[in-house]
Amino acid sequence: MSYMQLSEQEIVRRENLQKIIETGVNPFPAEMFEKNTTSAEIHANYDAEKNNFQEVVIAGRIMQKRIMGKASFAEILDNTGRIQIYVNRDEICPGEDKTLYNTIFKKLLDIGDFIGVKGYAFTTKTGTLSIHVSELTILSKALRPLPIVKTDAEGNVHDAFTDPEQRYRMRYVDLVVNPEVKEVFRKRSKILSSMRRFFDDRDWLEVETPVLQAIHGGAAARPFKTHHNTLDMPFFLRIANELYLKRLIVGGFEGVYEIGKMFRNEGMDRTHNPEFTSMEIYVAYKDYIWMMEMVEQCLEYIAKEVNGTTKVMYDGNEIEFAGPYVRMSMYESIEKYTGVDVSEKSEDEMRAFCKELHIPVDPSMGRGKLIDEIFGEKVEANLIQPTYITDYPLEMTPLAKKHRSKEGLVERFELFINGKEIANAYSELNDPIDQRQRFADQLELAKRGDDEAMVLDEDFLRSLEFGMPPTSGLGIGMDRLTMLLTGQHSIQDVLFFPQMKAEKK
RNA sequence: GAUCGGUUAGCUCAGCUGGUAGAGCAACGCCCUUUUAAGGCGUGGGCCCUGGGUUCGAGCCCCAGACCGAUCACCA
Repeated sequence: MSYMQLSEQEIVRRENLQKIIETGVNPFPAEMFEKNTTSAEIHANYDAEKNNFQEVVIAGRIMQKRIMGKASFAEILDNTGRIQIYVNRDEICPGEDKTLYNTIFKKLLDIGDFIGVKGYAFTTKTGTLSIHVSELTILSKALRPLPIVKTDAEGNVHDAFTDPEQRYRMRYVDLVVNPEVKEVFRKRSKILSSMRRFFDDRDWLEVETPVLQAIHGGAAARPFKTHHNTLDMPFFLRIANELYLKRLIVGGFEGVYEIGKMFRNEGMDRTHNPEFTSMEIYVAYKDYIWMMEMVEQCLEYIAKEVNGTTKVMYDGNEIEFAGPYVRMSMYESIEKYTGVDVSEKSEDEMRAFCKELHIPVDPSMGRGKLIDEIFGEKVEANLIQPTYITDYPLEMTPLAKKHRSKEGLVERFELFINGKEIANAYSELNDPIDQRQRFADQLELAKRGDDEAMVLDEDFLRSLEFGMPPTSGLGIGMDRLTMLLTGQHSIQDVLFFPQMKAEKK
């Protein structure tokens, strides 16, 4: 970048940097700066009576400067929040040389620069807790102006940094300038850590399985393709890790889970990012009914850990995460919202019913897919409070065990909250002969034109042939769960760096 | 992928039927020792997303494109 392309403000900051160097001060010092407290700690615990915090050392970014001559106020922002500092010329420059105050602090330090200060806490005439500064150290210089959001007395907002494109592309600026963004990501971290704690307390093992897979099994989605040079073979970025986790159950672990990125080469919108975080867990000797209770306990625990309550306001609805959740079979849910019992309908009758409901159909759709279409169109959006939909048609679910008593169905549930799928679980299919047949059925669907049909994984079948205990498995979309628990409406707002097109120039 | 909307100063946004490009905040200069949107006075700052076209003249009109957003489609 040439000097000519810099904005006026960038040029000024580079000149200020140079002038600081010329006064003999290093604007990017190498040595550590030892803080002894934080802005939040002082705010929480300062007590004028006790006269505490008389030797504080803090560091952060300058967010505002109010210069008044021989004394000034500024605000600095650390990881915990803002605090005001009071800088008096003759206190930071006790001798004849007033350069540090007159030149460096007043003129050469800009909003966005990192400084460290030593001093004591006090309250100003107007009652604002501040740090009376005795020593001031430059820790790092900012060369670009930071848009600091301010609200004036009439409530007008100045300098808001709101353009979604800019916020996502320059998340580092967004995080500095919009404090509520940090809070969302702190909660995201807490959701992940509390979920791990919940599982770890039950002695289930966190594991890692391959991201690069030769066969993209375990789900139906278009994958990203890549290539390994030394092996000279194509690989896919995983669309799911289900088949690997089940191999570990075959191997003798009785509870394994993985929290990790999945990659799907498909459309992007408010609820889809090409890479997203999923949690999958498999527990041996359990079934999907047990799993429903586990999920209720787990989500209740996480909600409490993250928000201190099991209730969350979202889209004007108060969602209650404490169980038990409503349970409804897929057929029951369709009957409830269309008034029609479809459980006995043949594929042709189902297709006719779809037309009656004005749902578009095509010949590649089997009976299961048609049911799914009706469900998606008529039922899904109504499921605001956490609701389990159970017992799915067999042909849509090639990895789940046949229902213990209901013909043509599998033991599966999905959890819906606020009209969106949050979790998906099965009593896992562990009969290798049945599993092979299901893969074969998928192949038939693919021949009919269903491009979402699942791919056969011969090694996975081999593992089942060695024997897998009865197992229940669950997947949760962590990004969508985070959206719910943090009140966000776009997946981009719960990802630090959402995928975007390349920036021009 | 389709439709609609957006793109103008560091940030947020005005800009009429086409006629020398504006505001607030930020920046710069001077004044000011407890302010808090500090204040007062003054100053500078623009490939108006890109490329074509119409016109005496385009930020504005037309065509093509880029990027972002919303809705839909797709994505169990």
